[in-house]
Amino acid sequence: MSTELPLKYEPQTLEPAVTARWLASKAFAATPDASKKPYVVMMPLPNVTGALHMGHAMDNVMQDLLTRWRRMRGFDALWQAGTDHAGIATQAVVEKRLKEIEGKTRHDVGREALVQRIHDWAATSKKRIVGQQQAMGCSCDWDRARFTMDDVCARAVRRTFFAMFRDGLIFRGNRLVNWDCALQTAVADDELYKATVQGKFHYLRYPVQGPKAGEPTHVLVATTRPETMLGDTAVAVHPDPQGAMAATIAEQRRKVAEASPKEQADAERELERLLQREREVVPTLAAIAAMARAGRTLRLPLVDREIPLLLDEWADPALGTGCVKITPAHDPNDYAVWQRHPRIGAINVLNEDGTVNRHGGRYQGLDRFAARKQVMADLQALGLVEKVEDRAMEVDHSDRSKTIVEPYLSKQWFVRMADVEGGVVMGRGTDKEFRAAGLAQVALDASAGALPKLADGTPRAAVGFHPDPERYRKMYDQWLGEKRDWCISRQLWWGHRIPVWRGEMPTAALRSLLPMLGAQLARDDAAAWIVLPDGDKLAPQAAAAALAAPDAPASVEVQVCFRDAAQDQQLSAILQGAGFQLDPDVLDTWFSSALWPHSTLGWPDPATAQVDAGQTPLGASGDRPSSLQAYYPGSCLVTGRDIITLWVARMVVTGLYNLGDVPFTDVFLHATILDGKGERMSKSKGNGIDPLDIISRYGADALRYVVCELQTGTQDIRLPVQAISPFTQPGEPERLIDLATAKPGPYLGTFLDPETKQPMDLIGQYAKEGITAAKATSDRFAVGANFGNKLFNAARFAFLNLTGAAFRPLDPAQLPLEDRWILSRLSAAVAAVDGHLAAYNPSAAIGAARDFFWNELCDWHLEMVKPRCKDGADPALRAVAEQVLAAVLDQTLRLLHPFVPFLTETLWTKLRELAPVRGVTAPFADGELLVRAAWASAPAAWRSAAAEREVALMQQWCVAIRETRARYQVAPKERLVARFAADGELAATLRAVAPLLAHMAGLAEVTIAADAQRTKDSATVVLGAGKCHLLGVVDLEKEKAKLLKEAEKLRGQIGGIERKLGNEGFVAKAPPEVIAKERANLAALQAQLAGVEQSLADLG
RNA sequence: GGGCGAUUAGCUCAGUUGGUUAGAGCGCCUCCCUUACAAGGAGGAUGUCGGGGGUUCGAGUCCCUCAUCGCCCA
Repeated sequence: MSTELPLKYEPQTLEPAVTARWLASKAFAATPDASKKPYVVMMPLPNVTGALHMGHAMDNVMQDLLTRWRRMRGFDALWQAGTDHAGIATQAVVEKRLKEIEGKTRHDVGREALVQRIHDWAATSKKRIVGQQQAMGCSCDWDRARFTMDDVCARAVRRTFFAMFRDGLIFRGNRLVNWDCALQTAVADDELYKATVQGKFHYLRYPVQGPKAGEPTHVLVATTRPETMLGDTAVAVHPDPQGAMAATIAEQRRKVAEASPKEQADAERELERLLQREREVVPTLAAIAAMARAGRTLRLPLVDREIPLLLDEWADPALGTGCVKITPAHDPNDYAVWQRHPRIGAINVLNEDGTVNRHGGRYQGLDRFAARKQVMADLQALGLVEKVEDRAMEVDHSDRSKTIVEPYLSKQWFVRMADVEGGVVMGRGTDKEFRAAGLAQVALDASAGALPKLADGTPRAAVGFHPDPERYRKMYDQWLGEKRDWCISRQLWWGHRIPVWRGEMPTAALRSLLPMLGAQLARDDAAAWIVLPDGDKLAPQAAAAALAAPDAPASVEVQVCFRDAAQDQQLSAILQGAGFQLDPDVLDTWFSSALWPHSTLGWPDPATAQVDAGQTPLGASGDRPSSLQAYYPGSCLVTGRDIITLWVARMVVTGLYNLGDVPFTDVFLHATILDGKGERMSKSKGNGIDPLDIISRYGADALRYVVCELQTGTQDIRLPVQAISPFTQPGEPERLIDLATAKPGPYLGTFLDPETKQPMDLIGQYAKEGITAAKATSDRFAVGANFGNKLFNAARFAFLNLTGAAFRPLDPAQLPLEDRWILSRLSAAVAAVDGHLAAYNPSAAIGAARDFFWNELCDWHLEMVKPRCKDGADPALRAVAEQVLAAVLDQTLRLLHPFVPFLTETLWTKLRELAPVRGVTAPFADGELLVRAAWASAPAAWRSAAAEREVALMQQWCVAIRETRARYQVAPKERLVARFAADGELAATLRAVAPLLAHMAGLAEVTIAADAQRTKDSATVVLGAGKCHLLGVVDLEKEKAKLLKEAEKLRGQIGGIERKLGNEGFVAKAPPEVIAKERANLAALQAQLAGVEQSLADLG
């Protein structure tokens, strides 16, 4: 069938057709093949919460670029696609809609129904995301797409949890979390935002228990949240108030001395304040410190509890009252104080919904804000309020519910990241098994290349970061180095439920049960722990003896976990009968994401992995290995640097833990996309761009081209964003409004159209408020569309000339100069692109490809070859021109394919029709689809230094002549007579290139002679040791002025080099080759200057 | 507060181990619709490399310092 190429480049019609062909032929499928090297990229799974934005576009294009490149280079390439259930984010979205549309809460519909609704939402969302990715040209193996909640992933989550639980790496403990009282769940730090709130600073007096003569009767503390005093367990004072104050004052004196004039006044005021404090407050603090040292206590008002005075450096004598009330259950700093002084204990005074609990005495049941008022009123009545000040405060809010979060001490599940006595077995049961100090440490070892060797002595793979290895490794190491426990529980309904049955049992009852349970718990598909009230854990085997001790607690908690989900079903009745309950919490989303590189491949057992209908089975078949064998460990992880800690490190941990090997060897960290103001793009700010909007306007190839060009290796990328004004009248030209300078509108995400002053909505959420929606775009992508247009037209030109292209073996050395040259440049370009891609520099790679295609192939080769393709040209020369043209176009399409796959695939089809066999010395390997064709390979033997030198010289003369033509405004069509004055090698080269030069520079007649003379009316071009007189173009004055300017410039350059060579230090110390280079430069410039001066003299 | 990074043409960015008088794309100016491409071609102008100090024969590049901005952690 013959494909008709349209006359114009229209990505909008061309791209969907290509997508359809790729999908229909399953061109992206990976097939385990022991004879091919695998290349595996695991997609950073997008959330099913919403749609993809430019950040995802960057991430996806980078992955596709690497995947397509490797696939064409003969690797068995797997790009694993999928989506993440994104626990809290997705549940919050669905709950919000439930409230808006039906006016119901999650409690109204119940756990099961809510989860079903979220599943429905996720299904819609997944479809949209896959649609976006396919429109961008993502070459993922769609038949392997996974979802973190599907059966395959769920089994991996279950197995991992079970193994870690059995190994004692997962435990339940007390921890201060950010508590969202509205959603009633803990939220992670990255789900918080700060907002300024008008609050009050309350100064409270706590009575001293039995004050002695001369001692203060009260200790003054200050707080913004007075209701937390109900949970105070101590008051802290600095152990050395005088010393600490003196140090602060000395520091402030130094600041005053060094302050810039504008800071001076503030610095002095602060010093004054400190000095006053030193006189007025510090003596009292010293007295209190002495009391603390003596073990004195305070009486906590309202709840009437005796609490100790503590010595702790957290209490800064320069701040507040100098004494700090300590509420470990509701403040992170106080929590840290508790860790240093465990005897004070912690008292949680809030319920999950933010009301005061039973520890709050008569305040029980009051909301935290109502309790605040009541506590203050009661303290006021007791005369214990010193004063109240207004104060603006930065307070953490939950991004999901937009309410103030409370620091909250609660029981949470953790993975122990720190080292474990006796170590941790990694890759248990595999042939890569080894023992590591702990989970964080093993990931540190992976980045340091310090993992133990495999049993056969080969080194285990390490994890390296690109393109800036040291910088990102530092980030990774720093975070892991803290070895902080990983909180994995979330109080949500959407997610993998924590598979632990918990029950509180009287110790006596448990002891009688132990012999019977023991047999059950020895099974390898069940694990249990007995948890004492202080949090210590006992293995069931060890429990009998410990619980028989006289000081054994009256009751303990028993935790049981089964290896397989089916066991929960089977045993649920028995367990519930015995007083056990399945923990209601779900796992942190990152727990399932951390398993992504192996859960997707069917771990722990690909043969029995329950893939969806129509999906690729994961088990081994015939002599094909299983997907897990073939694709683990993988190759490269492509992501932004913001999730090195959240995700990358955790994948390394679980990969090593479950399989004894790292999940990938390379981590490619690409830039973050910012808007024109340098702010991170986000949908909610209205500065985000939907990749589909760019695709519909400029095409996916244009999107990809520009995204590749933007990825240079530096930190961040600014991409100025414009709104398309929705207020233009029909017939009026489109108006783009720069959002970096546009005034903000009435709501976040709205802007004012500067022309009409009307607000427009960039996030599509203010239809109800009557604000017109507007689309965002960026004209930066026009560059990509222009490239597509150029490629389309260059190919069209070639196609018009491929009238009867046939293949016959050619000897590259015997080809015409322009053919030898373009093959040589092609060879260089392929090497350059390969080098840049290997170095993770897509910008340089696409730059090299572009420079070859545009500046060499289009600007020079196609132009040079035109005479050979004209009617009446020598048929033999024409045939060679066509064959070389077809060969070069073939290789160029291969070279450009990973960057702009749609257009190259389209042109490939047409090229194969017109020139079924393409090659130079031998036919190239062919393939129906370019996506699966072999990568560009221009042999190094095609390199020709001579051809490059000759054409470079021709180009220099051509540009110089064109410049002169432009200066004298010679009409483009006018063909000039040129007399070259040159001899020796230069003359020989000029003779060789004369026909090309004449064609390219618009010369009618070229003569070359050592003694060529100028005519009065000729302009003279001087280049190196040669001269070119262009006859009949000049008036003398202009020519003189030009030559004088040129001589001036040359003298400047010569002077610079002479000074350098005259510098004794330079001649003595610089390397000889540098000096030689300078001398050669000097000689060349001097020769040129002589030529210019000669010409000036000739003019008279 | 601690750490990491950035600052180069009007804009967005390159600039390898220090070595001609610093580059690209876009934008700007001049000329050209030359049958592949005006989404194009030919030519041109544009920089105190954030400021200040230092090391060196030589600094955009190395060191110190200040300023501004960004990111991560507390």
